[in-house]
Amino acid sequence: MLLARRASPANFAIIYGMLGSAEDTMAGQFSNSMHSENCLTCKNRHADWFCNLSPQALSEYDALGMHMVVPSGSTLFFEGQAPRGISVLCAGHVKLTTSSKDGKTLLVRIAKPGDVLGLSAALLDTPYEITAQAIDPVQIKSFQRQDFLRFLERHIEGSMHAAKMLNDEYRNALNDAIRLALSASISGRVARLFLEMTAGHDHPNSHFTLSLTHENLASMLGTTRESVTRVLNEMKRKKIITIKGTLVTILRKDTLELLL
Amino acid sequence: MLLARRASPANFAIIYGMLGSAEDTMAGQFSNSMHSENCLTCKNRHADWFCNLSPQALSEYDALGMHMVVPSGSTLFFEGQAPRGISVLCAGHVKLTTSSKDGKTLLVRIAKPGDVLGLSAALLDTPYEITAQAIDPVQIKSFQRQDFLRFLERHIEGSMHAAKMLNDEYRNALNDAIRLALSASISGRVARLFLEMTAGHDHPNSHFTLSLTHENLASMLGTTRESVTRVLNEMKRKKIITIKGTLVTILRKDTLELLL
DNA sequence: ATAAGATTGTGATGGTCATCACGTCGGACT
DNA sequence: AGTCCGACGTGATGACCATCACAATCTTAT
Repeated sequence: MLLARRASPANFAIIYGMLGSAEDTMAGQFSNSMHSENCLTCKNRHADWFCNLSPQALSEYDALGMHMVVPSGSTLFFEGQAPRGISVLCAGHVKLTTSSKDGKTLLVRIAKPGDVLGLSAALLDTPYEITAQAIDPVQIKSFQRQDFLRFLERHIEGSMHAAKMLNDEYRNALNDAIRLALSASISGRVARLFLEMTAGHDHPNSHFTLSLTHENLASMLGTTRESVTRVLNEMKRKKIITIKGTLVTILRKDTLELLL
Repeated sequence: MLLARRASPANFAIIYGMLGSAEDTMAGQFSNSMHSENCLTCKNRHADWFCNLSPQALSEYDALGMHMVVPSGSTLFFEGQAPRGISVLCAGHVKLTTSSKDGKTLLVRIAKPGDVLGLSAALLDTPYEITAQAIDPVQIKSFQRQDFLRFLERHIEGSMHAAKMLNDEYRNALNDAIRLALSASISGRVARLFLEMTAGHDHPNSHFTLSLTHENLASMLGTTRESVTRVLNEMKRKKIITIKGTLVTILRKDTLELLL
């Protein structure tokens, strides 16, 4: 099994065992995943990932960062913490959330491979605005804040990619705000979310996989678990959608659009 | 009176008279405002504005863009339009909104001098995500999309500034989403907004100017004009805040924080 | 000064949804 | 098999707020 090189002293050591839940299941869980410790030979790199760089830049990038593996359930960083570094997600998914003091949580988004974590906090050098928790076994390439910023300053392609990433984050956050503000009813918010999911280039048309619990959905929609359950069942009852496992199919897109 | 050089053919001509309301009042309304047509000699430039550039970059920047003046009330661009260019705001304020088909509107933010308008749409080359309407007489420096992008690619300081601007937009949108999602009650959202306003570096402590109508506030808070009126009066009645004209004073910050 | 329009104030009413409470289901581990 | 635990389903109730309707101010134009 591929094990990550150790993190730079004190910088990322914290992330191991933060939640303590999954350490004992680490052995073997990466055994058959396709991944590489070397960005130059990495097969997973994709056109619109941050790490899609020219050979020279890529080799500097590779040398600068630390390859790491994080078990599912671990928290990479918490809202409010001082920024410790920047990570580019190579594999796995990370849940990004913010919470209020009374325990309510907003699920901001699920980060996918290619995304950059902690970019905003690092640029502003202010505390993390969100909490990042691995929901799969995750591989990341980690950088010291200053290393990463200097890399951006040296490589225009890097800073253009960073701008693209920030732009994506902006659009996503704006979408969240729009969904919450412009659809007063819960069914409207669900409809909007589902239409966004199909608009995204997942499946060609009217179905997509939704691996979120009702609790998670509620937390994206600013509502409660019970209300999500009710709305979803109502939609199924009215044959607007069907749900089989994690696969959601939209049967009547026009009806969904009426709910906005 | 300083008049803008004419816009490049067909590109910005549209913005004049879009709303048709203010053209006849243009004469004289800028007569005593401090501004310059030349970025190199412009006294208004500020450290964290986009146009805070090194002398070489600045002179290229100045040559590349078109200085323009837009009357209050005009719309610079509409949500859904193909991006026509990028503008850096030199003076005045611009209201940024999105709307749903049924007329509900989300006030995303009020752009201030130094902000870049249309950056996200230009980077992605997708339709504007928001509508931009001048609420003051506004001066802008306008660029063709390609010119601006090439400028960014040539000048690392430019792309770093662009990243900073996008980051600000991201943080702002995220804040909007948080306000809407984590504070269920209207009073909670008002409280959150007011605490944000004081946290911002306006006045040192517990008061700030609020030049928004109740209608505008409602549109930032995802609620109605009437509810805003009621909550504001309730807060005044309970001596949590006072409002004199546009000046809001927070009397009991702790009580506001309880409402979140 | 007066009219016209925008903004703010306020009551009444009905619907939507948060909350609480509990029941059901299905997978994981022993 | 049985237990445990997280996820899902569902009813009852009351609070909060959107909506409608209209009155009272405050602004601006002519």
